[in-house]
Amino acid sequence: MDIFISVMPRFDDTNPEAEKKEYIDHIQEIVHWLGWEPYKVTYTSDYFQALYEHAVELLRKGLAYVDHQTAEQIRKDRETNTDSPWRDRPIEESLQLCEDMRRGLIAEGAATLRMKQDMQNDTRNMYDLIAYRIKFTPHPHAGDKWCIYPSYDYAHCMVDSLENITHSLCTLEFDVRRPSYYWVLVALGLYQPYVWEYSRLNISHNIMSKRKLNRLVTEKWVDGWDDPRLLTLAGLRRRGVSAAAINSFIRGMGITRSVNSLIPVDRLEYHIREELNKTASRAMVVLHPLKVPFSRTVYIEKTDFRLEDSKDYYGLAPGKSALLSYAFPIKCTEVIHGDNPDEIVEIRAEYDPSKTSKPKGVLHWVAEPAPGVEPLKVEIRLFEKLFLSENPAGLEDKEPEGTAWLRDLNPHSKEVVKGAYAVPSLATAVVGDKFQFERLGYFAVDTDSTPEELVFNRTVTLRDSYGKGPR
RNA sequence: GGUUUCGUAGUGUAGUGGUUAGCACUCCAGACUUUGAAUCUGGCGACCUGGGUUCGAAUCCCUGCGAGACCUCCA
Repeated sequence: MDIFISVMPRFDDTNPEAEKKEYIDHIQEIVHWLGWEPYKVTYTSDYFQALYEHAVELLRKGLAYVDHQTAEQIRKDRETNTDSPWRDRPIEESLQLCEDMRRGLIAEGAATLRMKQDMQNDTRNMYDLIAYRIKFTPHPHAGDKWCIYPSYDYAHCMVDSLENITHSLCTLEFDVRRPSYYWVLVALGLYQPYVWEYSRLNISHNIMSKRKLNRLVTEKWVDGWDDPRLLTLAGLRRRGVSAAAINSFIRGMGITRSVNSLIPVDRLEYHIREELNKTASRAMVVLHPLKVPFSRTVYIEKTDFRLEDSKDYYGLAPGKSALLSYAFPIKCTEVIHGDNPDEIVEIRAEYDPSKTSKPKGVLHWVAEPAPGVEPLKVEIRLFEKLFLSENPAGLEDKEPEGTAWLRDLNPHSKEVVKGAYAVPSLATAVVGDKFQFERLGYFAVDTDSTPEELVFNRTVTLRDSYGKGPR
């Protein structure tokens, strides 16, 4: 038996000051990129008229009133369970004032519409919550038709009901809002959906909170919402993570109310590797080239050579052989130092015919395309974990500004390698192309690439078992 | 302080009165290997604590301990 579910995401655009068209457009585009097509996308602002009519009905039932207290006065009264002095004003008076609010005849801050819930309730979330506030701000979606706007607590439940959904899904912090959610629906005799809360996805060594992300971006700690170090969908996409990997990652997790879950980033990396292993073309790139003049000059990785050999080391050393991948074995015969004896500018090597089977060290390499012609030069961007500790959001905060997590940022989370060499086949790579650079990891073409120079982001490293020694 | 939510292998979870407590990642071992990658085979590892109900409890009830959330004219 198959179960079919339709999902209707809604933009809760009740605050015109906080809504931005570019965010809305981006969210819709990135959800589409992820491969999900909602059954319908709606806006709370589509229901502004109905919401207002229901507010009038609440007033007629004597279940709402226009209040003139300041936010501070309201807060104080809530602390002492005290009714507003305007709570029991005549219905006709509140009706008239509500209409005046709607027509823009009352100044911002001079009145609110509050629901007559229960100032003596067990939970503060029932203390005559505000249903409407005055804001002389046009709405990005609804235009300038309104100067009063509904609150989350008034609008959310009602639009759920008006849309006739079965289940309303939201994150855990809304759990304590349930009493108010159902109070509104019961008061108006409207259909009541189920409400299910679930905990937010947290991934180690990073942050997922919108508030913190916003801060990282606006304060320029990162390079924007699509910085490849971020776990935003835009960031992951730019980094080279595919939608399939993300969906696979999400699919493997439970949806619970567990409050402290923290998924190790390893797990995301596992899914990214799994996907790219299947889909990425293989190519060879040398990040830090070491010159090996030969019949044709080749470049190997600096780290694939060292002066001292040892049993568990498979690369080149003086007098030692290794295999050039897809080519032939070579033996290092001479080391050429620079002015500084610690600096090695090139090594001399020769074909080694004795190395015929079971090579231990297989090295990637890039050759000059023609004698004396430099190989294709590319820029490589390497990323490490954005934060040093596992759960930066959970760091003890003793500062008023709450900056402990910012101080946990990894100063080495991004490294730019300028002088890498790539095989000629990569010259035609375009944004969207992904590769495994053999022995190095998975890489994707970045949007910063130009006709003169390609830029590759490292999406994820290969698994590294070097420290475990030879098998 | 009030209200409220959560607690199953290292990590994330499945389980809703009767299982050898399942899955995945991590970890360990072996095999294979022209990527110390990939692949294949095997393994280690858990029901926060105490009490109660019951023939029988991870599952129901209570106490304790621990960890969160909410308390904005933000959502």
